[in-house]
Amino acid sequence: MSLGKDYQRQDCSLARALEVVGERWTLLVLRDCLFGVTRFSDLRGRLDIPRAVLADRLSALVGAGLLERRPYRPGREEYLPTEQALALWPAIYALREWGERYYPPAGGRRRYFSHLPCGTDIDSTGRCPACGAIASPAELETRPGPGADPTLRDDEVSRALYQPHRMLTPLRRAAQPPAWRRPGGTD
Amino acid sequence: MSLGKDYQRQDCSLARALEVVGERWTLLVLRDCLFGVTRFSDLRGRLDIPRAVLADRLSALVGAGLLERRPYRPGREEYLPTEQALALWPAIYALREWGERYYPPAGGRRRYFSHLPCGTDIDSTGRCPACGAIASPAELETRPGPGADPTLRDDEVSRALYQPHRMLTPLRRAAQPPAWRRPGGTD
DNA sequence: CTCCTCGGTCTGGTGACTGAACCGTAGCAA
DNA sequence: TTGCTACGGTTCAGTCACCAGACCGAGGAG
Repeated sequence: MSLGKDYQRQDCSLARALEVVGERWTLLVLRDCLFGVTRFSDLRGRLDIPRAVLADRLSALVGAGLLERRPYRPGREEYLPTEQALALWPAIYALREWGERYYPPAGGRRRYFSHLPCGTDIDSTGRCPACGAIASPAELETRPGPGADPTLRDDEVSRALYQPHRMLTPLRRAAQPPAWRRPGGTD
Repeated sequence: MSLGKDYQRQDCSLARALEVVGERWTLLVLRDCLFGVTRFSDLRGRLDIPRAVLADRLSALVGAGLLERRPYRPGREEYLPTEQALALWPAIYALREWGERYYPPAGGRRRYFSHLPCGTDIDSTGRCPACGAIASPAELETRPGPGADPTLRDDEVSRALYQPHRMLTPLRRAAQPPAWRRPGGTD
């Protein structure tokens, strides 16, 4: 987290986990990576996070084995979640659900997640009511709910996420032409 | 978390949750409260947390409705988890399991949780294999596993938690006689 | 060549965390 | 009554993480 990021002498796996993902911004970065955000500038666009902090978090996550860094073009890097990051999904989802329950937006749920093989929305425990399995992010499609507020963010990636989107699929194609070339719309 | 604890302009329940429980130490404090630790000094004994920070976290959690503060003796306060704090158990457990999986201690699991009505250990998703229900902390007993390291902590509460213990039941009786009066042993 | 995007690094300022000292209340013993 | 202890904090100086903004080098595009 901050200032002495570790929790020494804690005989506890929770403390160990928080040493890796407990710092400010880290879970939000990972959430976006699971959504399919891969680039430094896109993460910057969606999270109002200082550049230096984002660079620090990304390199820490690469070092911890949660993200893999690779160039998508010479000199341009992207960050892809590893299996260890995917395994964090139940924890991220559980925290989400808790926030959704105790701090609900006015209009209803902010976001839904549906299990693609079954076409059913997963329940508050992350389970698919149709097949009974705990859904992996690879099998999930996310879409905004009535409580989402599209006026909050106007970056390209956030606009794309106000449409249904399969998780883990990059929101940008590699080697995408610059923005002024694309006719408009999202991705 | 720290320095600008909020995540403004984040249209996301995860960010909202992290504004409440994302700061350093907060989840560890709540974990201990769910274990049955209720007192300022006992939390201090188990977490090497500065007094000022613990006082700040506790009052923030009371203000957020996760803990209830009440005197157990004139001038002495204790903190009890509310239903909103109990609802955080799935998220805490999921993070624990992730830490246990990717940063396993040498000897095996650090801790087990068994579903008291069934007498069965819950699985990595927090579900009781016998009855199929997501276990609530009120129905769980925790006991140390082979990976636990009793030499790390020597405070009274930690020693008590190296024995099987039903969650949410206070590890201290109210109005307990001072230590020199008790014959010995843990609580 | 110039201009632009991208993915950073650097810097000064702010504020959260740290460790240690201090403090008021209450209970107990003599 | 005095003295001692446990408890639940508060205060304070120092340190370090975070913040905002400036800067920078590599690689295309025109």
